[in-house]
Amino acid sequence: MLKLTNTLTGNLEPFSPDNGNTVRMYTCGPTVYDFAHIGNLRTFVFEDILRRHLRGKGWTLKHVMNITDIDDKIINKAIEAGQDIKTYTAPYTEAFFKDCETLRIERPDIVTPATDYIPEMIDLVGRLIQSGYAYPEGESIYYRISRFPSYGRLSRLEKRELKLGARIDVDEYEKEEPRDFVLWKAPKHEKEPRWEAPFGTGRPGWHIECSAMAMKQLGETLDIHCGGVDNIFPHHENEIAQSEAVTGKPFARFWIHGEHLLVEGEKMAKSKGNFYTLRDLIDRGYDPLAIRYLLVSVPYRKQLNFTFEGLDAARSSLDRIKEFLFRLKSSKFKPGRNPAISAVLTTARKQLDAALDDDLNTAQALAAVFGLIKEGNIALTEDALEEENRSEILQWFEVVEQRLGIVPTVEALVQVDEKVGSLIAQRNEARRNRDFAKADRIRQELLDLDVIIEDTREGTKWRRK
RNA sequence: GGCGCCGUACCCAAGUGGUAAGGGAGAGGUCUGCAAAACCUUUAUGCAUCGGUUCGAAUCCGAUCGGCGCCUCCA
Repeated sequence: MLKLTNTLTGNLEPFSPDNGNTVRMYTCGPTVYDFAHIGNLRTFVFEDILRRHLRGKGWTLKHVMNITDIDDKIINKAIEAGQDIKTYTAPYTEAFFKDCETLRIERPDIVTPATDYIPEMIDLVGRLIQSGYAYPEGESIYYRISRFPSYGRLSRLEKRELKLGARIDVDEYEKEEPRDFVLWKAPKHEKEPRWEAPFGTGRPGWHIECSAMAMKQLGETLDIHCGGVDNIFPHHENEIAQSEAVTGKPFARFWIHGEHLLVEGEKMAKSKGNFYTLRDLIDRGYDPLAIRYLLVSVPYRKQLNFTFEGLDAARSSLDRIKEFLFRLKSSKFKPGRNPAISAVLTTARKQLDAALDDDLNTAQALAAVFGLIKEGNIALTEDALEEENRSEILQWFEVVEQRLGIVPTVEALVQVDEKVGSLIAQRNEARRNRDFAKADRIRQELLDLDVIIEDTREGTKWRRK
């Protein structure tokens, strides 16, 4: 049984979809004013693990994600660049999809830019005005928080006291109460994009896009709504206020939040010089799979301290998996099925499922994988692993890949290559003749081709570096 | 100031009352013509500190110290 920590209650709760077999999930997507950084990507990887596991449970998943393509930052940057927002955001949107693909993050079923939902947002704002939850002030429309008594439930606002001065109203707009938030913003700049609405020309506030898109695509009550912890307040709190004021129904049954990533123990910030995008790391020669592995290795509710040392360790861990698969795929086995090995596999299989069911405990899930690898290696060395064991283990690794997305591909490593084959044959000929100088020359030659060879009992194996 | 999370070996990290998973690194070994790689073995009488509850605590309670986050830009 899958259990997830629900921010709404603060408890670990059993999860299943509300009606039928379909899980309706919404995740807050990126704001495309720049390339995504690894902190952003950590959250998307966590959501990816969640979606992979939900599907692994046999449920049908309908997963919706927005792309925020209109907000203050984007407008300012687009104006600076002399472009409209579509033109400005297009390359960053593309880059985001590319980064996700590079990190094996599966694409949500529906992913659309906020500006595709303007009519739905206008409709929501109109209904909020009609029911008294929203009011005009100046040329803009605000949400009246005093009308929504349960405001603050998600972030436990009722228990908070505000730091003196922390809530100084820096917004240039006037409002009835400082904590009221904007639903519809009047244009401030000539070149600012704007839409006509019954309540005035303007553009949507940030929070309304998620309410509009989520309810349009998934209905009035979602099964799961995800995001980073920083979105609990105010973003998700405001989404709840807007949506529930309109529908009178709970907006989401489960709120699930991913903790932040730190870099070298500090919050990542451009000013600190510890700000990395995926491209930055790839440019430094890191394998994207190692980056994903690192992001997966720490469960989502714990802050993840990103370090290059950690990234190197992730790469080494991945090598261990790769070596094991290489051994399985490149060796010959006697027919049959060793029940002892099958039992080990059964244990690993159960451990993986149980770990993910337990609030997506990815650290435990990886331990299950390595547990099998250790036993598998011992069996391989003792020649106790048989043909059917090999195939059932390889099949399980496909499941591991489906759930975690961290299994290295080995096919490319064992492909047939005539040139390499011929060099290896020549080297073995030299070794048989005890001409080790020549053998070592050929080994170097292969190394120059990025080919690593290993002399084993079963002959010389090779793989690409 | 308020709210919340966290502190487990050299590093990362699991573990929510029954006697410390897993990975990396280090050390030793096996294999090898030599290497390299790989594989195996090994590494915390102790889980920030102090006190308490209990037959029993990393796990529960209290206090202290330290780190991080949020309190309308933020994944």
